Parts: sequence; C-alpha cells; structure tokens
Amino acid sequence: MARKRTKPGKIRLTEVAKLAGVSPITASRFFRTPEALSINKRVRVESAAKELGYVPNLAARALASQRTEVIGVLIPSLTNNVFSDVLRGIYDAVDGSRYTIQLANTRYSILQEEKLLRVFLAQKPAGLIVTGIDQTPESRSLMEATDCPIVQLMEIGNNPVDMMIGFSHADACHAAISHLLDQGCRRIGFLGARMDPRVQRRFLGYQQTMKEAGLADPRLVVTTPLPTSVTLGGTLFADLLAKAPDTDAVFCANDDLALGVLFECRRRQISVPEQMLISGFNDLEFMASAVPTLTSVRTNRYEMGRTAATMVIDAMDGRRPEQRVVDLGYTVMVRQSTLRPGRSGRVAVERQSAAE
Amino acid sequence: MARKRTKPGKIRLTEVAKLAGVSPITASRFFRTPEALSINKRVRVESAAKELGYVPNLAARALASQRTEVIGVLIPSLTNNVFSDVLRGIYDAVDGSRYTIQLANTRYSILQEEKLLRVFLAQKPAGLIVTGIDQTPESRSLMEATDCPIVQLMEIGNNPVDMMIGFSHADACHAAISHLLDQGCRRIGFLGARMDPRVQRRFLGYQQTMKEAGLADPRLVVTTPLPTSVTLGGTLFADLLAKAPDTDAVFCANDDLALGVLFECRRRQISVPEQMLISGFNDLEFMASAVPTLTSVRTNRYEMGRTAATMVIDAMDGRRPEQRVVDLGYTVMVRQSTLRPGRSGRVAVERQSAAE
DNA sequence: CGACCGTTTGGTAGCGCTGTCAATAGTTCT
DNA sequence: AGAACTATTGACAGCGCTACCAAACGGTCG
Repeated sequence: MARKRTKPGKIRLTEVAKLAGVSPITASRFFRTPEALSINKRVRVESAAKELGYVPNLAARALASQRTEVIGVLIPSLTNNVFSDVLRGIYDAVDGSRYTIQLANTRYSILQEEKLLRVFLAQKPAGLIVTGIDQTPESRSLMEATDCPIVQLMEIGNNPVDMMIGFSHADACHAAISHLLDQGCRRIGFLGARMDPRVQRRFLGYQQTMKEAGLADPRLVVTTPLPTSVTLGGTLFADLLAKAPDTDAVFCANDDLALGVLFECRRRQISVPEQMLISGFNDLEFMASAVPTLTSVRTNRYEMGRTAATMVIDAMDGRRPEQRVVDLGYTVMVRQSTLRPGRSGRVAVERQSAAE
Repeated sequence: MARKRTKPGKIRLTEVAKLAGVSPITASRFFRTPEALSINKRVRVESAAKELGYVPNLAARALASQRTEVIGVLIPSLTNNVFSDVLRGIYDAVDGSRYTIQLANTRYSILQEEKLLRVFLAQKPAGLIVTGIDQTPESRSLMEATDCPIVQLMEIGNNPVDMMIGFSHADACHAAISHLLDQGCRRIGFLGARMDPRVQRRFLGYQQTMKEAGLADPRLVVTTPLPTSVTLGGTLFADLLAKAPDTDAVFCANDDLALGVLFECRRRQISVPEQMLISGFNDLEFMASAVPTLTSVRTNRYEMGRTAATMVIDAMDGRRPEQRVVDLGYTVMVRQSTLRPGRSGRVAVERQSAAE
C-alpha cells in the first residue's frame, strides 16, 4: 500500500508540468536553462508556475544535481565594522542571483577556520570566500583540492589559491607613515590591537618605513593581543607616552584606537595636531566628523565584498576573470589631525592605487 | 545498464553501515538518535564513520526527512552595530548545535522582509528569527501558518506570533528623558535618524514623557529618514539649534548621533554638560570613553541574540519556554554628559529591568 | 525525395537519506 | 512457563528533482 508522505496540497514540479502540458523534465529545464526551451513552452511553464505559486525544492535539486548553490563565507569577526562592510558588499552582490550565502565566523582562529572549511567543503559549496592568506597548511591543501572557485579577501599576495582581492596593508601603512614623516614627525608611535595577520602586515609597513628613515625605536611600539576598542586606544596611548614621552605622532592600526587616542589627548590637554598628530586606519565614517577631523587610510571594503562575490559568481558561471589577483588600493585621507600648522601640508588626498 | 553517477570513492551511509556490520538505517539512527542504539552498535558505527571520514549529505537528509536544520534570520541591516551584536549572539548560540544559520537582510523594508520570508518558508526552516513586530499582514499570516518556532527580536509586545525577546523602547526612552528632567532640563531635543519602528517607539516614549511634564514642543524634534551616522548627528543638532536655540539637552535615538552632537558642540564651543546635556541610546563601547563620557541606554543585544537562538533551538527540541515573551530590560548608564555640575546627580547606574 | 543535422522534448533511473511499519531479541510479570 | 511488554534492528519505499540518453521534430541539401 502506498504510504502518504506527500501532503496533497503540495506543489511539485510535476504539478507545474501537468498544468503546462509538458513533461516534468521540460518544466525543470525552464528553471535552469530557459533558453533551451521553445518560446511556446517557456511561456506555458512560466505561467503555470506562477499560477500554482511553485517554489523549487532546493534539497531535492541539490541531491539530484550533486551540487548546491551556496557560497560559503569565512570571516574572522561579526562585530568588526570592517567585516560588516565587506559582508554587506557580498550580500548585495549575491542578492538577485540564484546563489545563497552560508556565513561562518572563524573568530580569528585559523584552526577554527580549518574546521569550518571542512564542514563547508563536505557540502560541496558552489564557491568560497575566505579571509586573508594565512590559512593552515591543511586548509590550503583542502582548498587546492577543491574545484569550486575561491576568493581570498582583504589582502593580496603572489600565490592565490584561486582568486584574490584586497590591497597591500604594508604599502598602505607605508603611505600613512610617509605622510607623517612629511609633516616633520620623527617620533612616530605605533598602536596595534588584536595583531591579526593584517595588523601585523601594517606593523611591518610601519617598521620598515621607520627603519628606512633611521627612526625606528622599539619604545615607540605598543601592541596587544586584546580585541580593539576605543577605550583600549586610550590605554595603549598612555602606555606609549610612558615609554616614549617625546612621541610626536601616533599611527593607530585602526580607527577605534585613533578615536581613543583623540579622547585621551583631550583628557591630558594635549592639543591635536599642535602637539600630537594622529592617524587611523580604515577610514570609518566618524573619522571625517571628529574634532579635529582625523586622518585615516581609506580601504574599499564594500567594493571588496561586492567584487569578491561577483568574481565567485562569474567563475561559477564559467566567466573566469582576466586577472586572478585584484588590487583595490587605498587612499590616505589627510585631515586636520595630521596637518602641522605652518607646514605646507598637502591638504588634498594622497592617492595610492592598484596600478601603482 | 546501470549508469555511473556515483563516484566510486564516495562514502555514503551505506559504506559506513557495511563496515560497521549493521543496516544502513541503524547507521542513520546513530547520527540522529544515538541513545536508541545499543552500546555495542553505537561504538561500531562511530568508529566506522570516523575511519571512513563520513560526512552526512545534508541535502539527502533534508529531502528524505522533509525538514532542514536551518534557522532563518531576518535582520534589517548588516552594518548597524546593534545588529552585529545580536548576530554574534545568535551565531554563538548556534555554534556547536546541529543547526545552521541562514541570514538575510531586509534593508528596513517590510516588503523585502515578506519576500524573504516566503523564500525561507518554502525551504521549511527548522526555526525563524525575525526583527521587530511590524511585519506586513501577509508576513504575519505566513508566520502564523508555519509550525516552526519563531522568535521576534528587539521588541516586546502583547501578541507575539510565537515567542518574543527584547525590551520596551518607549520605556527605555522614558527613563532616559526622566533622567534629563531630573537634572533640571526643560528644553530637551530629540534627534532621530532612519525612523524605523524601534526609533519611532523611542520617539513616542520621548513625546509622552515631555507631554506629561508639560514641556512638549515640536520645535525640539528633528528627525530624518536618512540612515544614521556621526556626521548626521552634527547636522541634525545644527538643525535643532536653528529651530530651538534655547535647547538645554539632546536625546539622540542612537549613539552615533550622540557622538556627532558631541563633536558639533566642540566645534561650536558649547561645553558639555555645562551648557548642553547629551544622551545617546544603545551604549556602544565608545560612549564610556568619550570626553566627557557620554550617557546612554544600555540594551542587552548580545544576550538578545543568544537567547533568541537558544529559545528557537530549545523549542525545536521540544522544550518550550515557560514564558513566551522575554523582557531583557535596559539600563540608563548615567555619565558625565548628563550630570549638571552642582546638581545632586545620581552618578550610580539607574537600573530598569524586566520585572520593572 | 531521402539522408543528414541541429533543436527540442521526453523516459528512465537514480541522488543519499529517512519515515513507516514489521520483526526480532530481551525483560518482566503473573 | 507463557503472556505481555519494551528495546533494538531491519526492509521497503519513497522525498522532488535532475543527469543521461534517446526519440521526435523541423529544416537543409545534394
């Protein structure tokens, strides 16, 4: 006796096909390769589907076709503004396409990342977006063994697993420090929190620039593995002043820290930029609004997410990009906080772009 | 002739069962209701699965069982800090469980929300988390017709679709305004951006409190449908001062606006709190770090997300909560920006909790 | 006019797993 | 000891869709 597992009211592809007067497989094709149908049938299936309010069963599709339409996204943090901008770009790009995002949070742990990667790959994602270039060797092998398109995000480097989009953190930081040097600063401090790979590369950019200028001094560097915050910016700055009271400028590895430094200066009656220059990194919205306005390095986060998702989707549809590594560049947004009064400051924006 | 669609190396449940010396269905049960197996078989299946590196095929499971292990989450914004905190709570709660998050962004549109809801429901999610209580009537019907657990987030009200967790925005705002009145303020401005339902309820709380005090004045209210930003806070504050130059305090519907007001005060040499009191809403991290420190209303966003996800998971596992509506309350964090010098300010935190 | 070829359509047989129900083994009770 | 249960296990038949192959169709060309 036939079991009744199927609810009678349920609309399956068969029902649509019946109403349209075609075979189920033809109806199926309408949803995947409509251009393969004659106009006649195409219209018939379309109206039948609409009339019945048909919605494809994704699980059945995935099972039958042995693939999903899911793009896995691995990011280190859900809270950090940087990633929420990237995410927004990704979701915007995917919106309207037939693909779906599966998001997971690595919490800045490459072991956690590897674990999540295994989970994702087991479900045969259509594509993958991962953050950074510092995966575990196992993660790397897993990704290389996979045939779905993969984009590495936030950085650039010379051996992408597949595709890559980002910018050089070291170069961006170099540009910011050079600007401070141009302003006549000699004792430029570095403040960094969390010290994830990207912050570390910014630090390398700082260190190299200072070394080249003959100004490197370990007392000028204050970092912590703690997650970033505005409050922490104030604390780190206090530490910096304790170690190097003659500091004349601070480069903060992100904008939260910079805001914290600004507040701490105010608390200590240190005038900015007269006595202390401040630069941040990322150019969050508030930097342009602070008093004084705060210099920062603008990165194209939304664009990065959007382009990454577009690259993945294009690759899945067989349109491989001409260049596998996309450098989105950065822009040093020079503002009041790093313009020494009396100096001939280039108030204009200093642009550093992909092509260099 | 049998077609070869299955790759030879692939590990299916059948392979695991064979190695363990049990039937496939028994192996299947191991992954769903291990307690139903005898210790003997449980161990055999477990080691067989591990040896083969078996990973269940979720699509097949979903198709066969007619349900998924996906929790759909609908939030209005990916950028807003408020939601990233909530999201983090949700992801943390789901982490380790067998459930998966499917996230979608309504962009503050209830029509978009309805559309996404249809997509989600068509895939038979195990549970649903939606933002707010202002769905379209169609959305409401769709949700009521569904039998999966649903949590409405960010607000409380008296007719939940299913479950609800949040706090009263009007009450929270009332508490903040009352505090300003206590400080002797009479011309308290209201600044609001985006004006989504939650901000509107905060506005109602403001309006009612002012009316009760006999201090309501439309000139004290400046709102805009534009998305919020620090810069916008400055702009709205400028508008407010133009309309009501005698304003002695500002309540900002969120903290970004409050920070913008602080900067604008600095720009205009208005001293805080001597000449102007400022209160924000949400209590983002930077509020406690600003100079002067800024008063705000703390809401338990992370907890909200975490508890919402836990409630959904518990309900799916058959553990319905004793109370369907959970009020997480709020706390007015009184700081320097709203303490009139010379006034006997209650510097301590004023707590308003669920039980009231 | 029939061979030939590209386009469109349909039939068949699963994809890998689980719901349902029946069967078997193991206990307890009268 | 046999009945009456309960705890385990297994057989079977799909879930709704699509890959693969074959057939039908329509037109071209020598």
